[in-house]
Amino acid sequence: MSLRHAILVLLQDQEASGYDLAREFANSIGLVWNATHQQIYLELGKLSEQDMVRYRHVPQEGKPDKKLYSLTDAGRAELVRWLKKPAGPARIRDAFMVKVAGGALADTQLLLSELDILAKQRRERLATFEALAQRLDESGRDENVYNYLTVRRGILDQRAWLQWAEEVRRSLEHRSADSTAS
Amino acid sequence: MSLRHAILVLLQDQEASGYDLAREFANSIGLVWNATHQQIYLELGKLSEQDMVRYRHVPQEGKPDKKLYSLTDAGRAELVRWLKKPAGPARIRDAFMVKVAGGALADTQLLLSELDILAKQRRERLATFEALAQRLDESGRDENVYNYLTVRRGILDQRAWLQWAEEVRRSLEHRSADSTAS
DNA sequence: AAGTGCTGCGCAATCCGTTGTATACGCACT
DNA sequence: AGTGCGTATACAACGGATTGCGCAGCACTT
Repeated sequence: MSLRHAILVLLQDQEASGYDLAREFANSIGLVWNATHQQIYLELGKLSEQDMVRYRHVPQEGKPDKKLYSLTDAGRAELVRWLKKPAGPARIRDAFMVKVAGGALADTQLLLSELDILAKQRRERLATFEALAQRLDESGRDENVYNYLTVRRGILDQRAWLQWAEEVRRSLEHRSADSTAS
Repeated sequence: MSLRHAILVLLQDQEASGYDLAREFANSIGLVWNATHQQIYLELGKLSEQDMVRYRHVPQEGKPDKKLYSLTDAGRAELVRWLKKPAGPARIRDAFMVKVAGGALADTQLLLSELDILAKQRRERLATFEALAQRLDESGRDENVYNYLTVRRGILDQRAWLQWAEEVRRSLEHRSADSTAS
């Protein structure tokens, strides 16, 4: 259980609404930890019951009102406590990989077109991350080290995936050339 | 929900016991999809109720009896069906990354020592994967393409992580040098 | 005028996953 | 004799996560 802590980390720098957090989870942090809005609102509710966060109600014009959450001292203390204990191993769920592993039974053309779609998403993400990394690099490195490192992880991850995708493409195209030639 | 499918993929080539599967999940596939033995036994139970897999009871000497599971036609059909529909996006839970993102509040020395431990595990895994890739490459490439590609993913992933770890180390050591020098 | 999409919050049901506990035997080590 | 490890399976309880649904208003397009 540490969606809580991911939220606390995000709130550490700036106050944010549930909606803001959901967007961040879909982007930068999302590569490393993901959550849907329902989960986030639920967790924010629990956190504010436990006085780890507080919120102020912000009415808006043309948009629905929002709640801007920020850390309390107790929340910061909890975060510090959590940072001290060793993190568990990383867990992944990559359905596409499972499909490649079971590729012998799959339609190669289908796999290839799915690969294209995923590669496109990854390339877009890579571009976003690279732009972000440059911005962070230009505007003071030392203050943003931690954000910068997080983004770097995203960049290296996308690159590794894209490189792997190239290998997969070559192998699969090779195989499909074999079978269509027969 | 597709632990089911990961299991079906693994049973596609060879029959295996729950225990065997648990080991595979802890190693090769585990990088991409993880599960504990309880989860696996439970899922095998469901799968066999639904006639997706069957098992034969194998008594052993010196060891407990085991159940060797294999795919049924219905199981293979279900797998093919699943392979056709697009996979969802990959999900990750990497607590260490969250800690780095929240690094401003963390003890740098503690983060560094945790980094060491994780890097060591990754290096070991990398060695395992590289050995496995070589074996697959030597013993016929074309039959093992899918296994080979899966392992390649593991290799590229470990390398990307280790490269990132070096960047983190440099940044953190730089920071801790600053603070101890003051 | 209707449809689509974005901002924003939330409940309920169900399913997935983790953790704890249990059993059983053999082997090796202390 | 006791402890720990490896093989092998399984139940129960709890908490985390996904999916489905609902409300509400504004902006922009068709």
